[in-house]
Amino acid sequence: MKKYSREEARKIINELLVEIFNRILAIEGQNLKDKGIKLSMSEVHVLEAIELTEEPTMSNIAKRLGITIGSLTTAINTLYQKGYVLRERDPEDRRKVVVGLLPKAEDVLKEHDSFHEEMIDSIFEEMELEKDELLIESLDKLSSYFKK
Amino acid sequence: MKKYSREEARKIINELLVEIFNRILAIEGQNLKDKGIKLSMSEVHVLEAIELTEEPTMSNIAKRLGITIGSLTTAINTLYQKGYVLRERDPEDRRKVVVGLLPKAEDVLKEHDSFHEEMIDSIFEEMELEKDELLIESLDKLSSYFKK
DNA sequence: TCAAATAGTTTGAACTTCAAATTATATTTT
DNA sequence: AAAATATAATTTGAAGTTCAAACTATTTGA
Repeated sequence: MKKYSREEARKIINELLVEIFNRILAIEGQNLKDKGIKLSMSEVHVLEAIELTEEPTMSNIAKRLGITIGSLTTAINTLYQKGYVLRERDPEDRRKVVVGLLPKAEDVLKEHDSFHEEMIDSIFEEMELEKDELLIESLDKLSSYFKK
Repeated sequence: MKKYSREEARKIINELLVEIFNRILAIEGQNLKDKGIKLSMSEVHVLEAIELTEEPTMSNIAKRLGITIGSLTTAINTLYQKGYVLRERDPEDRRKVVVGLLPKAEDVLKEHDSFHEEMIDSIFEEMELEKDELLIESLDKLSSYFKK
């Protein structure tokens, strides 16, 4: 197996961060366009965060996304305008606003998910990653590391 | 070893894409702030691209960054104002503009590089990634895959 | 009760990016 | 060589994302 120096490791991770990550986002964005979905990737990320957040209040969603609540408010405003989400005050605590996904949003997420699924399949096939289990395990660790 | 389903693999990669990379970018941005460097991450990426591009003309740099030449022009305008880069017409082909890094920019890149180095070291140490060679190999393949 | 804490929204500003129009230079065609 | 075309970059106007700070509404705690 090829031996990687720390220097090369740094270079590869740097590449992933500044080039590959942006490229994947661009590909995903193009896919949305092709499918006639008029949403930016940030908007899709907001929808994903709503779906994945246990109690989807403004604060909780913003925290998950790593943006301020104010930023999220403007994002939700446009998603509401476009008919992707609904928002209502929590009757238990009327300071809170609970955000929900409308069917239109579920469709987009399903579409986006299956695109992701295909992308990952094609990565594993074309990369001839025999050790893909180990890759996923490593990525999982990487992911956990940064979540702490 | 834990067995990962394709579903879990997708979830982990998705997490990396939408959460972890943004978090790393935020951490790097914070580091710049802490060091008193008044540049955004996008500006640092432009500097990196200039450094890494063989013939650093506007077109070549923009291509590497995956942005339009117009966008790069505005980015270079402010970097020039701030004293990080110089720009001059190519005497061979006066349509071209060649961009160069000033010492101030080299310093920032050095700073940023060493931060990266430390981050990677700490990842490998704290994650107890015995199989880090394989992780890097896999990331390398991943990176190559998306560069095609 | 009333002060402090919490949850969201609004506003104004900065930054990033793009598309389209424009300028300048180089290359190709006639 | 002149005209047309292609290439390289800049400018302009608009849209999207984000933040910080000021503000409103509601709840909690002393």
